[in-house]
This record gives sequence, C-alpha cells and structure tokens, in this order.
Amino acid sequence: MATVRAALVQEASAQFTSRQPLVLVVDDDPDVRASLQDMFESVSLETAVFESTAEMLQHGIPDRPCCLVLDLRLPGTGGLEFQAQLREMNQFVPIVFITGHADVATSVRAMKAGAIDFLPKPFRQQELLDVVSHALRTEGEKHRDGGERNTVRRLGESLTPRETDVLRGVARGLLNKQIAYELGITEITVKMHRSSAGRKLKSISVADMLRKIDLLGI
Amino acid sequence: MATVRAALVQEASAQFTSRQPLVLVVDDDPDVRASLQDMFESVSLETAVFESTAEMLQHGIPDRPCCLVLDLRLPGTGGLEFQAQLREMNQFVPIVFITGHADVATSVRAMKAGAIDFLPKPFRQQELLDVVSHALRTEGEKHRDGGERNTVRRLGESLTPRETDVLRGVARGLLNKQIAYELGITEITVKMHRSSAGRKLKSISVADMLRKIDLLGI
DNA sequence: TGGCTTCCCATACCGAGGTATGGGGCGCGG
DNA sequence: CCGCGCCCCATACCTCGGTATGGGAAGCCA
Repeated sequence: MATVRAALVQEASAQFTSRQPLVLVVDDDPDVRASLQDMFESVSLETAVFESTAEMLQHGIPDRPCCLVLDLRLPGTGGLEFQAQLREMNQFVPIVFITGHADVATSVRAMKAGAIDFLPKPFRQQELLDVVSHALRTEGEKHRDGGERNTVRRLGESLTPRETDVLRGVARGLLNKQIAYELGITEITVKMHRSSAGRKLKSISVADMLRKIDLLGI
Repeated sequence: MATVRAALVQEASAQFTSRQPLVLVVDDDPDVRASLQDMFESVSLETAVFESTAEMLQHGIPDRPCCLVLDLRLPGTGGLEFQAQLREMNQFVPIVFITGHADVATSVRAMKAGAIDFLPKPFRQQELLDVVSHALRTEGEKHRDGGERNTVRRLGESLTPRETDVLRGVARGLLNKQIAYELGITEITVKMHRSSAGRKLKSISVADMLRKIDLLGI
C-alpha cells in the first residue's frame, strides 16, 4: 500500500516535470528585491525572493526550470560560496550574479565556476531580463530531456540485481551464451532475466534497450 | 594509386593524433612573448609565439592538444574577435586571455564566449602555468577520444549510400523487414547491406554497431 | 506456516538475423 | 569492350533471441 502511494506521488510529480519557469532572487537589499520582483512579474515570470541563501535553502530548490539571480555580497554565506554549495549538492541551477562591488578576479572566478553571467550594478534591467529568459528557455529544454531519463530510471528501479548483471553483458554486446558463462549460469536463465528486464524497461527493440541501459548508467 | 597515397597519409596522421601538446602565444609585446616562451619551455612545453592573430592563422591550427594564450588588446584583430573567428571556424582551442587593460565587462564577455581563464597583468607566472597545463591535460584526453571517432569515421567512408540507409533503420531499432518496407526493397537485400556494413565497420555485435552508428552521426 | 519474490533449470517452438551460393541489371572508367 | 562496384533478388541453412510452459530451491515477511 505504501509503495503504491509512493508510486502515485512520483507519477504526479512526473506529470508536472515541465511546469512554468521560476526566477529565484537572493539579495539582502529589500529595495533591490522588490524592484527585481516587479520587473520579472511584469513579464509574467513567477518570482521568489529571498533575503539570504539560508532562507532560500530552507524552501528547497523546486523541481521546475529555474534561474537564480544572486547577489555576490551577502550577510552569512556569500554568493560564491553558495554557488559552490549548490554544486556540491548536485544542484545545477543557472546563476546570474549581480553586484555593486565588482572586480575582474571575482567575476572570472564566478564564471569559471559555471555562472551564466555576471552583472555589475548598475545594469540595464533589460540586460538582466534577456539573460534570465534565455537561461529559462534552455533550462526548460533540459527539464524535458531529464523527464525521459527519470521515467526510465523509475522503470529501472524495479530491476533485480541479477537482471542488471545480465543487462551489463548485453550492453557490452555479449551473446547470451557468454553472459551465462561469465555469471556462471545457463543461457536459458540469462534469457529469462533478459526478457524480464526488457519487459520492465518496456523496450521493444535491442536498440531501445541499449539506449535505456546507458541512460540508467549501468 | 592516388587514393592509396591518401589513405596512407591518413593512417600516418591518425598515428600521431595524440602527439605532444603545444602552447600557442599571441602577444604584440616582444618582451612578453620571449618571457612566456621561456617559462613554458622551462617546463618542457613546446611553444609557438606570434605577434598577431593573422600570423597565427597563417600557420594554421596544428592537429594536436593545444592551448592558446591570447592577449586581449592587439593591433589588427583583437582577442575577442579572434575568439569569435575561431568559434566560427569550429576550432575549439581552449583560450586563456591575458591583458593589461582588464575590466569586468570584457572579462565576463570573454568567459561567456568560452575562454577557460582571464588573467589581468600582472599575474603570477605559476598561475598561468597551472591553467595552461590543466587545459592541455583535458585537451589530450579529448584528442584521444576524438581519435577513436576518426577511426570509425574513416571506416564509415567506405559505406555505400544504401548501406547508410539501412543503418539508419537499424539505429532506430527497426526489424530488417520494416527497413525493407521503408526502402521499398526485400528483406534479403536489407540483410546483405546490413552485413556488408557490419563488415566494413568491423562490428562484431549489434551493440558495437549501434555505438559506431551514432559515432558516425547517421 | 503459507505466500511472495527471486533465482535457477529444462524442453520445445518460432521468428529474426547472418551467411553462403546462386543469379541479373546498371553505370563508370580503363 | 570488359571489368568492377553497386544494387537488387532468391533458396537454403545455422545460430541467436524471445516466449511459453513446465518445474525446484532459498529467503523474507505477515
């Protein structure tokens, strides 16, 4: 029963995987927050503003196309450290830095760490808007691509250990016979696992199966 | 005969595909050129220096792991424009910018355009050395990966049009029967093309063939 | 304990791919 | 002109993968 519920929740979240994009703003200056929120919402971009990185982390990173507008200098965790933290958490949200205290070394550091832009204040609002919308567009595409992978990954979870063993062999282009030998079992049993795995992954063709296998990272 | 010669030349170039790395330096200041060349050669890195981007283009981009140390401000074509030019020519040499006239906007522009670093003068020599060696290491790996692709690509050149048609179908996971229907020919003929293509690509297994097919971009 | 999953094995049959061996037609270049 | 490569077709045979239908053994949990 519990597992059924979990499955349903996953289904639901999968359905909304390509939802409306969201702009995240972290800046300690209330005026800047308000002004940016106004700007983004004036072009119908949903926006969430935060005073600090800690506050943002509390809300968690939502599962939708995001773009983070991040002040470089912040009380508590600064922009660059936060960028590093997100990276460590495997959260690859595109980041646009904004700052009143820009210098070349910092900007280069931020960009090398994967920021998509770095705007010294003052900047033209349109400039920020362009960068953010472009990022959201590409994020949207990534999200869709990721959706397919998640679907496959969910299918893959139902695979038994033995089945993944067999699939590893298949991916290497081995014959059932050879796989059987390597695993120390019969070819017939390999066939069982293989076809069972094929059913679970809903693969009609070998090509399809191979694609899904390396999508699963097996 | 001519084609045999060509084939031999290709063989030869393929053999040397993962040669020693090379540092390219473009700077209009003779002192800088000399000093950088000394530095790189002191750690046994082969180095080629140029006074202008035009001069470098004349020599062509060598087929080996490269890293370009590029002055931002140059007589003639400037650093940023040159970066754009290389991009248009599909030459993805990693670029480290060095400049005495650094500003944030320029550095960000350079990084967004794909530069791997941006060092305002004066910088510590060791810093540049670290960046360049790191770049050369990753380039070396890329080069090796590309080698395998080139090998396959060469094999792929001997494929007849019809054979690639069939392979397209195989990649889509179609049955020979279906491929035959789509091409308006018999299943038997499809088998012929398929096995012939398999021989040419030296693929023993289906998995192997599929890998090579998308390596060929079919 | 009984029921569940997982893993293992076997026989038999079918459809698909691979190969070998026949053949014919077309176009291009020595 | 003839040879060569490409494209097409056919028959026959073998192997491989997929499936169906039997079964047995071990572990886990209500």
